[in-house]
Amino acid sequence: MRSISPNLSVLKEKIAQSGLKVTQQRIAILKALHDTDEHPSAEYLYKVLSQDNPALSLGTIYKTLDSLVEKGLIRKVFCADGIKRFDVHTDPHSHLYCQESQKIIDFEDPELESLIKSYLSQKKINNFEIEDIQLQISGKILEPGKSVVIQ
Amino acid sequence: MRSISPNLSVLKEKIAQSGLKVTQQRIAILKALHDTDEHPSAEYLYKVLSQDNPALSLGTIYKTLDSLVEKGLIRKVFCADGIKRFDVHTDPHSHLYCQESQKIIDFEDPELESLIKSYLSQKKINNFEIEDIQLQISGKILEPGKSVVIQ
DNA sequence: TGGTTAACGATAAAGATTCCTGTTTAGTAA
DNA sequence: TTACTAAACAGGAATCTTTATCGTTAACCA
Repeated sequence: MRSISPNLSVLKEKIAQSGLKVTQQRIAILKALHDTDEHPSAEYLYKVLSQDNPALSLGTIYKTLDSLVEKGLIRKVFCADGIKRFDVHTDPHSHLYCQESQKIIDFEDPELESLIKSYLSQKKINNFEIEDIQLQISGKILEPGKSVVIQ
Repeated sequence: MRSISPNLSVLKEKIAQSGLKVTQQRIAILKALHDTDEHPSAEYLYKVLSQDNPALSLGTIYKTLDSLVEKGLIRKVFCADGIKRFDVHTDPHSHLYCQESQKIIDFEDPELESLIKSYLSQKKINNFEIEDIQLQISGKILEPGKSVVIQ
């Protein structure tokens, strides 16, 4: 689920509003995150961005990703492969995980979320304050070439 | 949620039934996984087990964890910190993630699971076959000293 | 009890992330 | 526009995490 990427001035505005300096590197990284429906690792971004910007440093990517997470412009993705992955999609949503291709697909369903939230609110979890709920749906993409469509 | 640890003969039986050789290392690692309510990384297991078994190799722990996952005796835990973690609790269940202490707490709720499953079954997800559903509940442990109890 | 082979220990190598330092650049105010 | 300052960056070293290699050991079976 890749929504239409915001243009550069919107990205710059987002970065500025977060209190971070608007640098070329941050713009490029945030743009790259918007331009893919993958859930990129630092290494992925480095490979993609190095082509147009050979001077870009891998350390900068790691630091930038941390900053963007801290400011709430992106979020970390939960996964099982021991690699840090990021998601530019910050609205509450869940993920489909393909066990075979390791692909992670966004899955947004406000109705399901409110269903779960209302169920949990009547349940008592002592000594824990819930901030966010996400669903992991593990399984298989049946035809890897084709896209996964949720109706 | 740590259930009562099975005794050694049960652990040996589990390993044997999976088709793996029943070695001292595998027994020790599987026992350590049962004896904690953490969701251990390889490093954690190495530190704990090295005390009684100084010859145990870190590589053996990694290989054993992979084998146990492959045979279905343990499972990988989804997390956001870029470290592989494992869970001996293979029944369907979810996790509470404490954002501050990074603790992961098991959360079992069959009623919630069937609620989600029945919701998703009426929803159509084309080209994807669901195998497992887990919930990630992120938040904060309010009083870190005390335990989190679900009622 | 001995033979066979998977598993192990030790260590090297690879992969992922963080840290460090001198240089550059964005934001600010003159 | 220019100069100043602090934050950010590039490059590379260091650290942490995981995997691979290979000679040795031990579990399993006849």
